[in-house]
Amino acid sequence: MNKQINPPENKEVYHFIEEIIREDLKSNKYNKEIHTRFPPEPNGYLHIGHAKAILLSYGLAEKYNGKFNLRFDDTNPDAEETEYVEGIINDVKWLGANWENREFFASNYFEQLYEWAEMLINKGKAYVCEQTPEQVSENRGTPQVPGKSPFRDRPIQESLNLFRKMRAGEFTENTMTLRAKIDMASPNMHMRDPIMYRIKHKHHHRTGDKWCIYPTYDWTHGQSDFIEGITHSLCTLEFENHRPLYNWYLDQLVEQGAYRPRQIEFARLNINYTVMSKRKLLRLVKEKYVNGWDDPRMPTITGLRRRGYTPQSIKTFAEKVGIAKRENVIDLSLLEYAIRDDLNKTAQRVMAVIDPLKVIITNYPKDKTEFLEAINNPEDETMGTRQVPFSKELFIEKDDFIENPPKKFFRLGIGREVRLRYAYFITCNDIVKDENGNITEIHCTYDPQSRGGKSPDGRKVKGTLHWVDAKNAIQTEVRLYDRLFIKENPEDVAENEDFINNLNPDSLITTKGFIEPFIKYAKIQDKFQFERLGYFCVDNDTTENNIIFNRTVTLKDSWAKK
RNA sequence: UGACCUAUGGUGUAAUGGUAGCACUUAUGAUUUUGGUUCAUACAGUUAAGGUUCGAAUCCUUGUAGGUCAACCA
Repeated sequence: MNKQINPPENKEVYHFIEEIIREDLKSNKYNKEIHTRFPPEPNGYLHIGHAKAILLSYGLAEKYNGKFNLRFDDTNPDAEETEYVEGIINDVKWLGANWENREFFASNYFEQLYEWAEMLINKGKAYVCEQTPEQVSENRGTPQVPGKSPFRDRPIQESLNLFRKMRAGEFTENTMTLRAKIDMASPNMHMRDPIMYRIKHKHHHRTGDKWCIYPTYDWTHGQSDFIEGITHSLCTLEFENHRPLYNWYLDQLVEQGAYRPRQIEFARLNINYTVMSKRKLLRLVKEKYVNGWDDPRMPTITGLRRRGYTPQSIKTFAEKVGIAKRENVIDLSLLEYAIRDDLNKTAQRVMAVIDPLKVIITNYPKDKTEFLEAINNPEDETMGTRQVPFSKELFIEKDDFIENPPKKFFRLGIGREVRLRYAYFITCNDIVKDENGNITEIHCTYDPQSRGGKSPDGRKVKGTLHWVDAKNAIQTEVRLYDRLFIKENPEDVAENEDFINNLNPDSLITTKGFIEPFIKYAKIQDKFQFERLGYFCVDNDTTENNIIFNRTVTLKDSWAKK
């Protein structure tokens, strides 16, 4: 009752990573500006979880006048391709992250890493192991049982010779590795003499056939951060157990107290009704459940872009999601909120009918067409107005007419009067049905006094409908999208099923749209609000004779729910 | 039964020993030439049990639950 209201505090709140950065800046820990990076592996396209990571690292660098690098973590030639490098560059740029000229590849550092590896061998901290992958795995032990490594006491010179021969291509794959000599009894499995190099006689998208040994992630990542002068190396929680190894490698190269990068982990993004792992997304693409990485149903950045999402909406979303260390599943509705919030302020309004019902204005002259003024965006006066044609035959939405409507239905029914937006009040007098009883057209009269949608006598109507002039309407293709999965958690499946069983069969419905002529000037990616229906954007597949619209998101509809 | 991490309304995230707040969602109402937007109101929370303290979401102890790790993936 007497609850006291807090005085408004404009105190900015910082998440734990920003807190760390602020302290480091205060203590001048690095003796320079902060430096972050985004390190994608070019083996697939980026998704919105990556967007969160990019916006975090870039946003922090920008806010604190630091630097941000883009670095491709291309240490495994098996699945990495130039196509993905280009896709990733495109997506990061589109999001607005700026890495200036600092576009790097871990493969640039292969020679340096190799030298450091020899150094470790010489220090007795690394050795060549001659076991098959199966043997390495068997001998690793279990979390409770220490492992063993039969070659770890091999003389330094012998390891050095073998390592050089590995590089020279004298051995076949899976016969030999270079391993760090750490602790085969560590409770942290990553510390049980991790692999530093493996043999792969594979062509690399950057280094070609120069190398046949490739460094592993752990041996590459921290060292690359170090080479680039990264201060805060942000990654997701699953790398938490790698941090001791990240630090161990740096210990071998860096003096106590000297500069070194710091790895900090945060929780990855999950959203309900979709999947977010590269492996699963790749499967959706490869097995053609969707039409490629940029299918508008995909949570990829390229898919969201094609769907009509804006960089701003993704930034808003990433901010609202926050940064923390606990596992999370974000409601899809938050993403939808973010895009509606942006498009409401920016999108051109237009009237379009997707499921048409013909309306004949019986008292309107047969050959007349007049033009009515419509507002382009009620949220932004500077966007101006446009002229919309009106004549005797129109289309309205089938949903907007019920023969015998219930009391709370504000739209059209027999004997009811509604407003056609920006046009006239009309009253329905009669309907025409086909032999199956389906309504084929409705007959209305209009009130010429109500031009523009106002009645001079001040009488009110509760409903306002969107409409298009049948004669002047432009016919387009419209693709209606819905959530990709039927279940909140796509992994919620019966035994011997998988997430594929939860795909939503109605995630894409292709239909037609009849749109006012204004739309003929639309270009690919242009975004519109189809009044009362939702936000739509022009799809890439659009050709001169066939405009195609993607529905980005519907408008909130507090009537449909009832 | 090993190591590391996490636990606050339906969801996400704040409160840094001192009034548990914000956003999304949901519901209701007002405004409205979009059943949109905007505005207002409401519902609803500290994993459990002990302990320290004048005072604990916060510190300590012990549970419970969840996540990650035994690829020559990243």
